[in-house]
Formats: sequence, structure tokens, C-alpha cells
Amino acid sequence: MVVSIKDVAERAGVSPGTVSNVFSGNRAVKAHLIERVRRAAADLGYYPDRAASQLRAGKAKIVAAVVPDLNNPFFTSLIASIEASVRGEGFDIIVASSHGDAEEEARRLSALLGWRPAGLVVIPCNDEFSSHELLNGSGIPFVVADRVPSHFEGDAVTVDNVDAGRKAAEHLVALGHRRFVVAASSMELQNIRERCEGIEAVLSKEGLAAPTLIEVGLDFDTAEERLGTFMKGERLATAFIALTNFATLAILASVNQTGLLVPKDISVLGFDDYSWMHAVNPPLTAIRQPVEEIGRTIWSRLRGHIDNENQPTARERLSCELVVRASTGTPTAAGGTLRLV
Amino acid sequence: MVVSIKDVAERAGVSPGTVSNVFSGNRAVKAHLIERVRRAAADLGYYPDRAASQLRAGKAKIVAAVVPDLNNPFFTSLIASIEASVRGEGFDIIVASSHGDAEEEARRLSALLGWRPAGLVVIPCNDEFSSHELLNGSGIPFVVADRVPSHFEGDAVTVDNVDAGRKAAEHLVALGHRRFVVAASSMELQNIRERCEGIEAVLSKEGLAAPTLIEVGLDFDTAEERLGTFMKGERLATAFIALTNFATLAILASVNQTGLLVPKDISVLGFDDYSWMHAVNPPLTAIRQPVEEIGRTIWSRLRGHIDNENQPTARERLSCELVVRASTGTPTAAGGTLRLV
DNA sequence: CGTTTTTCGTAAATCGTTTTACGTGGCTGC
DNA sequence: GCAGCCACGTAAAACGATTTACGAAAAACG
Repeated sequence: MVVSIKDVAERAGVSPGTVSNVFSGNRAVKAHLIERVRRAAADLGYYPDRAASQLRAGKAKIVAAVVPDLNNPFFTSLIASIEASVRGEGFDIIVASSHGDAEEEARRLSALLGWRPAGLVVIPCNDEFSSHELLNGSGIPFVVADRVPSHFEGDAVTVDNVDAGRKAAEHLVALGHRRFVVAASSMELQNIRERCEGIEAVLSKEGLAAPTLIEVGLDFDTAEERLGTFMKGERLATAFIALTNFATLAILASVNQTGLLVPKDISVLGFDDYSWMHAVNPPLTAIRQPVEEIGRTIWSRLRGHIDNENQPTARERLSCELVVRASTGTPTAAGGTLRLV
Repeated sequence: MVVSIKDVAERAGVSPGTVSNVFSGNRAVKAHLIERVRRAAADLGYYPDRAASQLRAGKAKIVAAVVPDLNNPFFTSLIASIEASVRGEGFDIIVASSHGDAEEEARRLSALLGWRPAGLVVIPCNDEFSSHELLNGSGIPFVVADRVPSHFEGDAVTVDNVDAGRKAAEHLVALGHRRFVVAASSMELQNIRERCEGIEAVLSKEGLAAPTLIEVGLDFDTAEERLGTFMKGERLATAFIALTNFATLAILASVNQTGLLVPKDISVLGFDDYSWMHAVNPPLTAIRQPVEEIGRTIWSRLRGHIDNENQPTARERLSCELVVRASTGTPTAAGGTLRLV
């Protein structure tokens, strides 16, 4: 029923080995035979069985990716970028979501390892990164992205998070802001802590008070809820800094709900950079992560390990960029702080 | 180097067949042997090689998905939803992007077919859907989603696009709007044509003029550009309808750029429903596609074919929902139309 | 207790490739 | 013209799992 290499060989009057060579290009085959094999394959609608091929050849031409949430545009755009890098070289990409759960992460990971992928990229769902050993034991090269635990030793690519925080804070301080609230997803995450660190470094250097910190959680709905209740309390601040894209959204929603005007009443600085951010009114000032470059870097690391068994591991740290649009401005003349009630 | 079933068998003092039975559950194994095998496997860090398993067993436990663009949140949220359905049943999902190119689509598709997946879902990049025969010939069940060519006969799940268009138009007409511009991605696409059809049906029933139609293309950047130049011309309208999420974004961007106020000067009705739409100011009225349900439906179709060789094909059509927020309102009293210059 | 049936372990065949080892014919160089 | 060497085709041995066929022991039954 399914047509195998043997059928093609028979029809073309050659041996299976020759057909294999025609398709894989592993050894030279005379032109007229190539022609015959191609025709036979086309007639029969043959395409090689990857499972068989992989079983024999040992190497996989897949890269697997595990991310915490396929509904988070940061993760999917990262996947898109990895896919773009990878497809040119004949690799397929197989994705799984850990749904933010460490056990699920381990399960998905070991399921994926069963495919013996050439490489694997994982964005851990928390800083424990308990799947760590599983991966180390597998002998399959992997790189950790975005959320990299502080103690982690292997290959990793992230952005320079403290610099990102710094850039955000410097921009706002330069505009004259003095009191900040920052909306973080979760302080359990190393990258988030680093972003905070960057902000705090700037503020303390300037002799300013530490920012008010709100942990808004990892998805939009809880973020909106927590910010909402926060807004109800009495707070002083002239600028909001978001530390993730969901936090950005949540801030925007809450600010709009309370009827504050951006940037007149309050400045908002977002994280990540998506189309909607410059379609909205006012267009959002934000810290842009170089998603494309992150994807490319991940692949080049992986690629290196695939080609060269003992390439040394490395930690790559790319830098973010502040893109200034209209949601940040000088604080209101009237005292420079605004009371939110 | 990699540990195989034979190594486990040896260590546990049983035959490979028994180990296989322990892991696959295909035949009963005595408890004490299960115990021994499990321990041996754990000690050695064994996990079954999926390629080998699939080669022998024939069946694949993968579903493959090909979409036009992994940066489009509609497609990725669909993938997320399919993944969620699929993972419970031990399937992995392997994704590819056709990058909007029919040839690439065919290439990716045949690459994926090589994995002999249990099922396949494809969102074609255009209405030719030339990969059609490739898929039919493969004998692998597949379902076409979202963009389904009119002539297509197989399994398909879409939303009821003409109804979606109708709902959008009815809402705006009820508010008192008379002149519309609709931003479509491309009229080459059946689903887009249907959405237009729905709108036009309502307008003509009400004796209103056909809407001004702009084709904004398939990604945000070209969309913004085309709408931008359109806005420069002189047009009369009180309401914008977007037919895709990128078109929504582009409309918003252009409207903001021209300084028009929503909904006072002009009403905007978006397509798809994402977090940012209700975080922005004003929150967007939009037509919501039931992404979750689409994903579930796709899987249930696929599932049916996997379990039952000759399940009849069917065309599922789910309905969209209008979610009314603040970006649509009654047209300005001053004549009901606004001249954009 | 003898017979039949069931349970469950093992050995060996098998899936569709790739790869190794070998063979054959043609070409080179002297 | 012969040794040596390519170039390239074929047969057969892998790869690591599942599955089939078989047999031994245990259970069921009268």
C-alpha cells in the first residue's frame, strides 16, 4: 500500500541502494539512472520514509522545541524565527508546550527525546529547570533560551536583561520621572529579576526610591485582575514599566479603565515589540527584544554542536533596544507625581 | 552509546520483547518483571526510539501542521489549540510554515509526509491549493482549515464567514452607519470573499451602497502602507470593517495617524479577538473566531479518520461571535458621514 | 487427576532505509 | 599490456523497535 524504496528500485530496474543514493546524494549515480529512478519514483508517488531513514542513519534532521505557552506571542515568534533558520537546512521542527508546568515539561521533553532530534531548544517554565538532568543525560545538544536559571552552565541564549531594565529606567529618568511602578510577571524568574535589577541600579544611582513592584503572573487574565486591584489602592507614580508583553497589555488595560491619559497623566513603557504596539493610540514606547536574532543565535549554537561534537558551551547575551514612541513623556508639571485613587 | 531496548532487556534479565511489552502495554507482563524492567530502564536512562517504533508499528503518533505564517497570531493560536487537544492522547505535533508560498507549501508538506504522520492539518496559502493531490495521494487523513477553496471536497473546518460578515454589518447598520470601508487581506481568498459577501448582503438589503474595498495584503507592513495611501485620498465613510487581524491593526494605525477619534469620528470593527484588543483605548469591537473550538473540531475530525479508516468526510462550519466594546458607536450627528482628506 | 485453556516469556522475522563490502568495467601511466 | 585506481552498481548487514509463532507453566474445569 505505501510505496517503498524497493518498489521504486524494481520499477527503475536498479537496486534499492542506488535509489537511496539518488535521493540522499550520498554517492554519485550515473545520470541516466538518476533519470530513471526519478521517473519511477514520481510515477509511484514515492517519498522516503523518514522513520526508516533516521533509524538507519542515526541522525535526525529534526529540532524540537519546548516552550511554556504557545499562546504567548514572544514564544511563538521565537519559534517562527527558529523555523526560518532551520528550514533552509532541511530540518523540521517539532514543538510542544509545557503549559507552564514542570512535570509536563519533563514529560514532553522525554517524549521529544524519543525522536532523537538533532537538537533541542527549551524555554523552561521555571528556574528550577528540573528537566535539566534529563537533557544532560540524553547526549542531545540543547540550548536554553529566555529563562535561564542563574546556576545553569550549558548553552544558553538570552537578552541582556539588566541592560534592558537599565535602558527603560534611564529613558524615563531622563524625561524627569521620579516614581515608578513596575509590572513584573513573576519574581521567581531569573530574567525578570535581572530586568528589575537594571531598573533599580539606575534609580539608586540617581538617588531615587525603589520602584513599586507588582507581580502580575504569567498570563493576561490574571495580570489584568491583579493590576486592577492594585489600581484601586492609593499609589504615587508617574510612570509604568512593563517587564513582559502580557504585563504591558495589562497595564494598558488598567490605565485605560481608570481613565488616565497616556502620556499626559502617566507614561507607559512596554516590553517586547509587536505590531499592535505601534498601531495603538498612543503608539507605545517599548523595549524590543531582538527575536529574529535570538532565533538565529539559538540555531547557530545548535548547529555548531551538531557539526562538531565537542564545541564548547557558551552563554550568548544579546542586547535589547529601546524604541521610543509616544507613550512616554515628561511628567505633568504639577509636582511630577500623580495620585491614583 | 545510546541505550537500546536490548541493553535494558539484558540488564533486567528478560527478552527485548518483554521490555517492549512493558513500555507499550501491548501485552500483559508479570508485575515483578515490570518492576525489574522499569528499574533497569531508569538506571540506564532508556527511552524508546520513536523512529524504530514507528517503522515497525507503522503508526505514527504525530500530527503535522502547515500554516502560511507562524507570525500570525491566528495561526499560532490555532496551533496552540490543536496542540492542547492532541497532547492528551500522546501525539506530538510538528509544524511548518509555508511562508505564503505555494511551492514551499508543497515542499514542506511532502517533507512532513515522510514522517508518515497519523494526520495532517493544513491552512493553504492560496485558493489553488495545489498541494491537494499530493495529500490525496498520500493516504494520510488531513483536514483543511480556515482557507478552504470553494471547489474543495474533503474534510474542512472553517467559520461561517458570510455570517461573520453579516454580523459585522448588521451591528454597524443598526448603529446608523451608511457608508463603509472594508479592509480585506486579499480577495483571492475564499474566506475573505465570503466575509465580504456577508457584508454586502446586509448593505444591499438595506438599500445601501456597496462598501469601499481595500486589499491590504497578508502582513502588517504592507497593510499599513496601503491603508496609509488610501487614507490620503478623499473618502467618505463612517465605519471601518477589518476582515483579518492584520487588517485590524493596519486600520487602527492609519486612523490614529490621521488623528481621527474612535468612535466619535469613525467606528472601527476588528476581526479576531486578542488580548490587545480590549487593552487598547478604546477597547475594540470585533468579530471573534472560536479558535479553541476550531482546534478541537479539527482534531476530532482527524481523530475520527485515524480510528476509522472510512469515516465520511465533512465540512464543519463554526459560527463567529460579535463582541461589542467601545470602538463602534453611532455616527456623528453632523450628517453621518465624515470626509477624510 | 487429566485435559483444555489461558497466561506470559522468548526467539526470530520484520518494517524501509543506509551503509559496508565487494565486484566489474574503464581509464591512467609506464 | 599490465598493475593500480576510480567510478559506480549490487547484495546483504545493520539500525531498534514490534509482533508473530511457539512453548512452558499455571489455571480452570469436569
